[in-house]
Amino acid sequence: MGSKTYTISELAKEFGVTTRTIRFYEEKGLVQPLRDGQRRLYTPADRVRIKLILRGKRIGMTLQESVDLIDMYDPSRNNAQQLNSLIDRIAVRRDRLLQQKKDIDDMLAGLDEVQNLCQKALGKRTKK
Amino acid sequence: MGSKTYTISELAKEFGVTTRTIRFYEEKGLVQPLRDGQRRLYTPADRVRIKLILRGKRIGMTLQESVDLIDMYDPSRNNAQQLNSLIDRIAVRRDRLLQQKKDIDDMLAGLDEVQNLCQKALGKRTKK
DNA sequence: TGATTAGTTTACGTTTGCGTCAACGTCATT
DNA sequence: AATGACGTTGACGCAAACGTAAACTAATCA
Repeated sequence: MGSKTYTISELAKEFGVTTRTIRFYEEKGLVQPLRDGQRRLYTPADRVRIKLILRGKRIGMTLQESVDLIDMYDPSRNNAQQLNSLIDRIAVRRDRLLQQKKDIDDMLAGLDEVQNLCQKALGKRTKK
Repeated sequence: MGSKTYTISELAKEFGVTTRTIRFYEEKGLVQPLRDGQRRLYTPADRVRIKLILRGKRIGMTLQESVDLIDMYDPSRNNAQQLNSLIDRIAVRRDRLLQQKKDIDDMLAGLDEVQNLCQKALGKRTKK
């Protein structure tokens, strides 16, 4: 029943990063792959973890921020104290994400404008 | 008719950054404020430029990327060659922004889930 | 058996984006 | 004249996120 594992270069290729990057994440304690002797073996869970880290990176989160976010999903802490603090942290995250979304929408609107200007200038009127 | 100008600390305060940050942007050629003797004077255009740079930063763009984006707005190049290349670059940017937006939506959905779990665990059922 | 192809550790190098002094100038008060 | 608020130019420091090269191992292919 040995569930599927991945080699480092499989994952590197899939995610478009170098193996150095993935090893770096391990140095920083962001993932802890199994070992087959010396070689690293990544479980599907490791794979998802890396995927989420890279997703965070795409919108400008630091590696640590991504990990903090991922750890929020962990149901292991069920203390009421901590649940409340978790809810607060979620609210903070949500606000940031909404601001980022707004920033993106503003930029997209700007790009639309510029593109229209370009196309006008090129005489390629957009079909109405 | 001398149009309004801003001091460095006015802008720093408005944008929630240090004056060091703004001077750094100048070192890097991202803004070029006027001078009153030794002191920097920022025009409304400079102010907007800084604002846009910081907007870019919030979604993980490098300073240079932000500037590149800002420069797209500049209508100074009207050569057809360059307009076409500009349109291409806009398409690339747009794709990235859309991906980022998707990333954000995924994260928001994740946060919602976790929050619901938390509230259930706390017995605070969300009002239906 | 030699060559090639992944993988490994160790370690120093690099870029980005500022922080943090140091040492000094310029006004406006007091 | 002194104090304080605000400004200036260096110059060094630093954390993050890898790049890159060196030197080695282990398995595989021809």
